[in-house]
Amino acid sequence: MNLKELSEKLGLSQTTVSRALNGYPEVSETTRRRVQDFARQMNYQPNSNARRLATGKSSTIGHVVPLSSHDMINPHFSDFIAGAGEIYNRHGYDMLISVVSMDAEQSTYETLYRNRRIDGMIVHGPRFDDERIALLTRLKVPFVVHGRTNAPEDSYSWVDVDNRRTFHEAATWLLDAGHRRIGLINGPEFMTFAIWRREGFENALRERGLEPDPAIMTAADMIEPNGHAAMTRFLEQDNPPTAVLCSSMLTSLGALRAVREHDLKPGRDISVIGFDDCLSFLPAMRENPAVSVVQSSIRLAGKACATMLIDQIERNTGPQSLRLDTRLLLGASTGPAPGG
Amino acid sequence: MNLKELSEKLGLSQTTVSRALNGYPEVSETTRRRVQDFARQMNYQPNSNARRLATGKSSTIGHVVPLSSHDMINPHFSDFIAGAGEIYNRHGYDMLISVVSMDAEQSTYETLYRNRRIDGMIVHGPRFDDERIALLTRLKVPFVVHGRTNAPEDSYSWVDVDNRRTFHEAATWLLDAGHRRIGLINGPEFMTFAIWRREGFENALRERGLEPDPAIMTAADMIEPNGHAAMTRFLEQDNPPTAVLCSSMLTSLGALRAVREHDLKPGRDISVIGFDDCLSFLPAMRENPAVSVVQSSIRLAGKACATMLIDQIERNTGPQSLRLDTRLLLGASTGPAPGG
DNA sequence: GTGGGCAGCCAAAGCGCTTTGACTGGCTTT
DNA sequence: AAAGCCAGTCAAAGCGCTTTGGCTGCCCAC
Repeated sequence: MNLKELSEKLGLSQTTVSRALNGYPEVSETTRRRVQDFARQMNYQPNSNARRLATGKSSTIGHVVPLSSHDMINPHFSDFIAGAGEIYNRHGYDMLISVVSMDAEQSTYETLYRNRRIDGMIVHGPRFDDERIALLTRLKVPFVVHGRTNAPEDSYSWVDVDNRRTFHEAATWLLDAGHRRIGLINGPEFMTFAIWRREGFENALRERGLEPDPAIMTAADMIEPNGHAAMTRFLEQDNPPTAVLCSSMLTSLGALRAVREHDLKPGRDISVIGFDDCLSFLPAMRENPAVSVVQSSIRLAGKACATMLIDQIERNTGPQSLRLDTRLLLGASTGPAPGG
Repeated sequence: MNLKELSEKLGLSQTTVSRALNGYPEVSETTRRRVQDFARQMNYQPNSNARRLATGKSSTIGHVVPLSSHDMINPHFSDFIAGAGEIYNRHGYDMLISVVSMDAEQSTYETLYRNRRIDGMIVHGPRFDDERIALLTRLKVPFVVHGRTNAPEDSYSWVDVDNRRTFHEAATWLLDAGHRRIGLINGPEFMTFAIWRREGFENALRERGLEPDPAIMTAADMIEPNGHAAMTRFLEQDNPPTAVLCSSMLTSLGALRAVREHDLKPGRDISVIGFDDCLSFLPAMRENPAVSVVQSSIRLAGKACATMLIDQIERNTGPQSLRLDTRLLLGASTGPAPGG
């Protein structure tokens, strides 16, 4: 069933039927009602491709997700799309996901847009001097970055947490608890968030007259085994840390595993704070705070990015931005410095 | 730059240019070369929507992901799409993801297809008497199920592991190790895989003359807190299990957390086996077997589903199926029955 | 020399929508 | 009564591709 047949059966022109169905005002209410009823009865579904061709809009948002060096998709991603997906549905947008290796990323962005397959994009995992921002700006693709890059903050749209402040705060909490030797298990430092987290961490130490020690600082993909490896290395040093800050829930789980393997008790012998993006499937800190975390909702970030992007596409608004809150939740894995 | 302009500048007809670019044989090699070079030089990108309208194919595969009762997307999902995405890229297909609440699922499938937005679908999380299989069959949408339902196995395409056998095997291993009281922390039992896992588990017990005890069996969303809650309940009973089988890596992590909280040592005081879908971001069992698992690659399943579906779409082949292997990896969390 | 075959190209007809611009006829305005 | 207006409708022109069904020449066979 297509528009032509539908309008013939109704004894109306395609124009009128199209307008009736799409809510244009030039149609009498009686006619509109009749058309809508009949369309529903016939189970008429407009051909999206024809509509997209005619309107020049694809009503689709693209997400390019690069595979990390571990050939993996960031596990936070599913939470992000749960949030974004909800908004897309509500506004009649499709979500197009393109999984590519990091080197094919640029061309994917360009092709998707020039092909008119998408109306806008979400940029994930912004990096330092990120070429994608320049590329998308040049192409005039509407886009929103989840995170920030080092380009001027008002030159593009973004949704982010204050990574520097957050890690500054967490480190300061540990310092206040008497810890003097604090380690950092960070994410890959070509990502801006990791850079800023380190800065926040280092600044906090320096403000207390401590010099960050590279021997107890690492940066790698945020997966459990990496947390475990890093913590193991820390603990086997001459002068192990009494507290460690992790950039992810996953690395903190690995770190805690290493702690247990050394027969140490988290929170007593060593404190661990993770960064929980509210992974909906991992320890619900809410009821049972096994681990201390800095918390922020990735799903909320997904919603915010989607809302912002759609606004930008439809109302052609300029760059917007949103800074999301984080909060420090202290669970069983943190405590005062031992012997402090 | 569109086909018309391009062909005008080349002094050729649209037909010829289109054919040259799409590899049809009716064009001389000289012309083809000239057209291709010029198109590249002009950075010509065909309008996908026009092409889709003209061909009637959308070159898009739909994934409808229902939000679970926890409003969450199954975390295995990101691994699955990493696998599927790779195949889609290679064959020029797009991946369309629709996140919907469970009750809107049916209509989403139908709309996506009748709208011609997709050429085929992947069905996730098949349930018992799954209406979606009937619906898609009726609509004549090509589809592949990740998992199986209770419909005849040759009546639709699927990629699955042998859940019954796998859990039978794992339980048998525990029985062989002397365990007589074995618990089960299962996934939601409206999903077929969970039903079959329970059956495999129960059969193994019965073959040894043991009756499964509902007091140490649960079924719920496979998230860490649920594993923790279940194990806690088990341990606080009069007659706690000496071994527990978990349907997921995540619940087994929660279970282990509960074990530790009771000052028991996994593998000595109580054995835990999880089901690891090779979550790329969780403990790499390979190098450091902290937990015992039954292993199968979700990513591989994603690849297999994608390949099968594309084959079905393009060659119009009938139902195919693939049974993936699992293997039992024994790590530190299992051992003989205490005092056995 | 005539006819057939074929490689190579083209014009034009879709694909199924949206949207522009024009046309009714009934109703108000002056 | 003439003029103007407006709500409601329509025909037709796109949107940018693919594909059908020719139409040329040129070469070869008989």
